[in-house]
Parts: sequence; C-alpha cells; structure tokens
Amino acid sequence: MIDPRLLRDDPDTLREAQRRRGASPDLVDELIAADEQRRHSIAAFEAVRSEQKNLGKLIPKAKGEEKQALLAQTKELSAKVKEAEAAQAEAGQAFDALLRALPNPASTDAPEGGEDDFVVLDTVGTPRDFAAEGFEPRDHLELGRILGAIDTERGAKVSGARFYYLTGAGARLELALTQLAMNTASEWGFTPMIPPALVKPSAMEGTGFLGQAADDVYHLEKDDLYLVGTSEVPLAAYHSDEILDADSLPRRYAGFSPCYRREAGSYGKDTRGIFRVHWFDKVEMFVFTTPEEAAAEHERLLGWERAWLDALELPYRVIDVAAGDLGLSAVRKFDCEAWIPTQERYREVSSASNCTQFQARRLDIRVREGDSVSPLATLNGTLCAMTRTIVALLENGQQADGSVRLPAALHPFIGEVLEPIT
RNA sequence: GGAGAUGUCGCAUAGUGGCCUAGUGCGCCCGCCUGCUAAGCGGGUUGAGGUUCAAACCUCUCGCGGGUUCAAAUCCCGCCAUCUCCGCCA
Repeated sequence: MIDPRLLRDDPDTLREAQRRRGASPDLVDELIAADEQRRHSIAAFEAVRSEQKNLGKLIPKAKGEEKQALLAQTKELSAKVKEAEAAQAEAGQAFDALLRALPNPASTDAPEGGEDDFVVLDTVGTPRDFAAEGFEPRDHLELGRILGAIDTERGAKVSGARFYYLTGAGARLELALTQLAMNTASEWGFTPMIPPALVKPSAMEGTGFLGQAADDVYHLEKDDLYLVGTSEVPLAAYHSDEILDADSLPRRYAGFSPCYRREAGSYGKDTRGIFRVHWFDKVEMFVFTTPEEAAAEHERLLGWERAWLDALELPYRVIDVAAGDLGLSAVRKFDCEAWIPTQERYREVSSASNCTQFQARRLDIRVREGDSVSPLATLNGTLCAMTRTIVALLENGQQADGSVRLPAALHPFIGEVLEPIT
C-alpha cells in the first residue's frame, strides 16, 4: 500500500498514476473521503475515551453519594465509548480495504499504457538460422520426447492439463540449473533459501497477490493456506513485523521453491508442452533495501538476470513493462525474454520488479536509520524459472539429430550434450 | 490427534481488578566524574495513530481476537505460537 499521507499531500500525482495505468482515478477520491471519515471517527472516539479515563480515576477516591453519581455518569459514558470505538474500527477498516486496493503508482520512467506498450531496452545475441543450417527446428516437447526428458501425457493422466513429469535428462537438467543458479547467486552475495511454499493469508495478501491476481492463486480451503505462485511471497514475508537496522541492508536472498499458478483466463494459450504450467520450480532473487537504493538495486537485479542468460548462452531481449501491466505492487518492471525458435519470437523467462515500500507497508517491515523508523523497499527478480529455461535451452541448443548442446556453464553439472535415448 | 505448562518493553524478571502514567536488573544511548579503562553518579531507552505552523497534548499497544466491568496486563471464552509428555509419521 501507499503512504496514506500522499492522499492529503499530493492526490493529483496519485490520480495521474492511475490514469497512466489505464485505471480509474475515482478510487483516489473515494480514499480521500474515507480518510476524512476515519480521522473524524478517531478524534470522536479519543475524546470520549479520554473523558472516561479521567472519570475512572476519580471513582476509587470518591465515597457515598458522590461515588454513586460518578458510577452512573461513567456507565452512560461507557456506552458512548463502545459506540465510538466501533465506529472508529469500521471507518478504519473501510479505509484500509480501499487503500489496499490502490496499486503502487507507476514510475514516471515506466512506459504509459497496457500489455502491448512495452519498450524494448536491449536485444542480445543472434537467433540461430536453422534454414541456413539445413534443418527444421523441433519444438521443446518433441525434443523432450526424443531425449526422454519431458512427459506431459502422464502428467495429464496423473494431475491434469498443464502438468508434466521431468524424466531422466529433464530431471537432471533442472537439478543442474538449480545447482548452478544457487551457486551463482551465492557468489553474488545472496543467501540461499528454501522457503515454505504454503503460506497464511497474511503473507499472500501482504505481497499483493490477493488483489487483481487472486484468481490465479491456489487456496486450500480446509486449512486456509495458499500455495505460493513464487517464492517472492515467503521471502517477502520472512521479515514481516520486523525492524531491520539500516546497516544490515541490503539483505539479498535467493529462494528455491515450487510455484503454483491456476492460470485462470489463459485457456487455450500455450497449451503445448511445458511453457505454461500449473506448477514449476524457480530460483528467485529477493532484496530488502532502503527506498533510496531501490532504483539502483533494480538495475543491479536486471544486471544479474542478464548475466545469467549470458551464461546460458541464450539470445534474449529486455523490455520495460508498461504501467498498465505492472501488477499491484511494482512501480517498474523489466522482463527478460528469451528467443524461442519454434515460436519465432521472444518469450518471458524472467522479470525484475521494484516494489518500493508497497509490500513493506503491508507486511510491516521497517528500517531503523538513526532515530527514524520507516518502511523499507523490496525488490524481486527471477533468476531461473526451470520449465521455461528448459524450453529455451532445448530449442536453442538442438542439433539436427535431436541431441542438445548445453552451455559451458552447465557442463560441470550435466555434461556437454544431451543425447537421444533411442 | 490427545494431555499439561508458558506467552509482560532489546534481553531477564515483578505485577491476581482502580497508587500500572507497567516497576526492577542487564544491555544500549547521552552527560558528569576520572592519568586511561573499569567502577560510580544523573538522565534517556517499544511501536503506531490523532489534533497541531510548532511546542505540547491525547489515544492505542502486556501473543492475537472477542467478552465481563464504571474500570482489565490482571477475570471469562476462542485462536495462535513455544516447551514437555503420549500417539502417528517421511
């Protein structure tokens, strides 16, 4: 959530930010009204409560008729206090609900508009020319079959559509990627983490996933727990309700966890293979830092994502995501998209978001700098989403006989070439 | 899953309805004293919110949420967490 003071100090900026996202500025005005209502009810409650406390102090000292009179007076007051308290709580909750629905105002650096209004920042590497090499590239599912690496038929049999088994070389490839990613992140100064993938509503809500993205989240009704769609959730909530010393920042964590996504509203999209699935594993980078450092850290996260794709020798481009496509929490987002030969286009494999103080306010994570305590900034970025990375590696590294040549960085973990099994 | 115990300020502890505006010790911060250090002395030390130019004042905060009461750290109910024991289990 945003700093509520902005509603009083700079509502025009908030209205403009809503417009840039393609959202309605009316919410801002509803919030201003709700804030006034809330403050009014707080003042009313505090006035009667204060009176009640003062009278209460007199009672033990009073005697006889005087005491009886006081008791009658306070009894009446007690009802008023209860009423005022209830009104205050209600106004507070109404305000809070609205406040949590307001997205983080997009950075003015983010392109205006929706999903298609991104700006390409850079393009790296050259897609292979399979025609020149004299063969038609196979897609990752076909390669997965030849290599004995991916089994979607049995995934569907056991768990349903958009599930898969990684088998043999596929399983080994994920483990190799995981090892390389965790080792690399460690070298960069990240603390490796294996967080819980099942979290309480507060963690899910705090990271902003129960807003417009709620339909995409798996919920276990019986236990009121959520399956995380990314380890961003447990990593962000890791320091919830804590105050961190400024000199302990930045804190950088690399979390490895499964990710569960309902993929509501994506029926018919990417139905072939394992590009879009209900579950995959991922190594995610997460940073707690000061608000002043957030923008610079965002660039660093992008730099690490690029270094990772460079190490995997994949052709990719970097886009600056438009304001309307940022989600609830981010002020700016960079996506890295790897070239997928059989789709003849770039597809998202990683994403780096600057959430400034938005998540920290919801999760109550603060930094102490000298005498002041204030919400810190959180950022997250994909290091390696396994399934999409496997898709990219197989398709880009394939050879005419169906074998796949792997990037040098992976050789120590899995060898140089994946060979067909038959 | 069953039984019991515990949950108070950074830490440790006191507090069984109104002198709690939560005391004390440790730690930490500021100052005094002192060849230096230690000790000693004095002061400060949760966080959030409201009124306000400000100063100041006020409200909330004793695991969380309800309730009883004129009044709750204290009594009652529910939940959560931790510990001990039993059962089950990778």
